[in-house]
Amino acid sequence: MPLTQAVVLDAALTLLDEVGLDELSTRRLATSLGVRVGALYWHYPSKQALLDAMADRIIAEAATMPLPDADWDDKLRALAGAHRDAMLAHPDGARIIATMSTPGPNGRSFFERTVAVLRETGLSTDEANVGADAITSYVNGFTIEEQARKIDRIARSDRDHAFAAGLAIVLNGLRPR
Amino acid sequence: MPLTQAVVLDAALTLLDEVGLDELSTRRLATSLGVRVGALYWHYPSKQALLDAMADRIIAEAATMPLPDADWDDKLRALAGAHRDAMLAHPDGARIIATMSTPGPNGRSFFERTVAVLRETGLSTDEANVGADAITSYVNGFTIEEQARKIDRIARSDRDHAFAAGLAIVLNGLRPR
DNA sequence: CAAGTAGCTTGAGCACTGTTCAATTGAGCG
DNA sequence: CGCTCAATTGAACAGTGCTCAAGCTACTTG
Repeated sequence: MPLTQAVVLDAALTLLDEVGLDELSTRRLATSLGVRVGALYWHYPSKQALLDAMADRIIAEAATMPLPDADWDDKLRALAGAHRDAMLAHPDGARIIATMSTPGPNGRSFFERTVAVLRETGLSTDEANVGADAITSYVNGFTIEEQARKIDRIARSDRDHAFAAGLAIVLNGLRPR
Repeated sequence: MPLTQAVVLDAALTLLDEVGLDELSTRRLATSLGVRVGALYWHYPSKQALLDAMADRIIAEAATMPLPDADWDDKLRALAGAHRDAMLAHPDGARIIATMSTPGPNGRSFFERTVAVLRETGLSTDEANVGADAITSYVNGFTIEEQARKIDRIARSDRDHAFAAGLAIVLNGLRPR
């Protein structure tokens, strides 16, 4: 199997799942591919570029997930839940997203989906952007905190409940009147 | 000046302001103190322990700031604004807080202040905790994103406006009825 | 077919990183 | 004076991200 950007990216995510972000070194990644570290730099200009690609791949799940045919708030709940799930699906997933240098295409298209749902409720473009920003900030903030400090100390179902309760507040604040 | 935890902490924050988190190495910090690296490890068991102390010191500003004598939502606006300002006051301040391993006393007491304000509006302890969590998550999420990607590309006043608009949504969701 | 070229990989090395620990220093005390 | 002991040093360990001349294929061109 020849080395390509995609192959390196897959191996990086697999290694992330196995050892976590702190142990994800270029040398270790190269070894897992049966290659020397220099070869990686032919495909990615820096480790950060690879981490950016990983971040965009992590949100890809949420960016392509089908929307339920339901009310606007159920759609937003589904989007926010998928956003959180995508980050929780990998160790340090939230940290990778928080420290990426630039959002990729999947990140942008996920955001646009959120904006689109908010526009359906009658919000202007500006208002919908502010709303999507509020939801996204909440989900990121909650999940970063959760993954950094609560995982393995609080049961998943309790964390789900706390997430839903906070999200309900944000959605309530967006309810058209 | 003898080396103490407090002296090391002050020097670390000064160095952070000068060079940013990526350039804040134990050796560089030791040099700035006129000391060898080993000496730091007498006062802090690890670099992460020092970063945790820095994080708690960064939120100290927000934890001790006087509350305005105003409505509950103005108080929350003041708290959230101080929270954000404290993180923005240092390069990578938000990242340091996002990656700290355990919240310190200032972080906890700041959170408790937010809970206390929400209780004034008639919320139960549980409800107030959820509300404080929602606000905190929003502020952290917004500021991490802002500091990682928007600083120097978007004017401060525009970012302030976006922050206030998102916060208004969250506060609106908390409005008693 | 031979020669050249372009794409990719290696090997070696640079300048760092966080952390450890035996040995040393120096101030305060009996 | 001798002793103790907190504080610091010096040196090392095992790593890190990244660079780049040199080499290896595999494919195109004369």
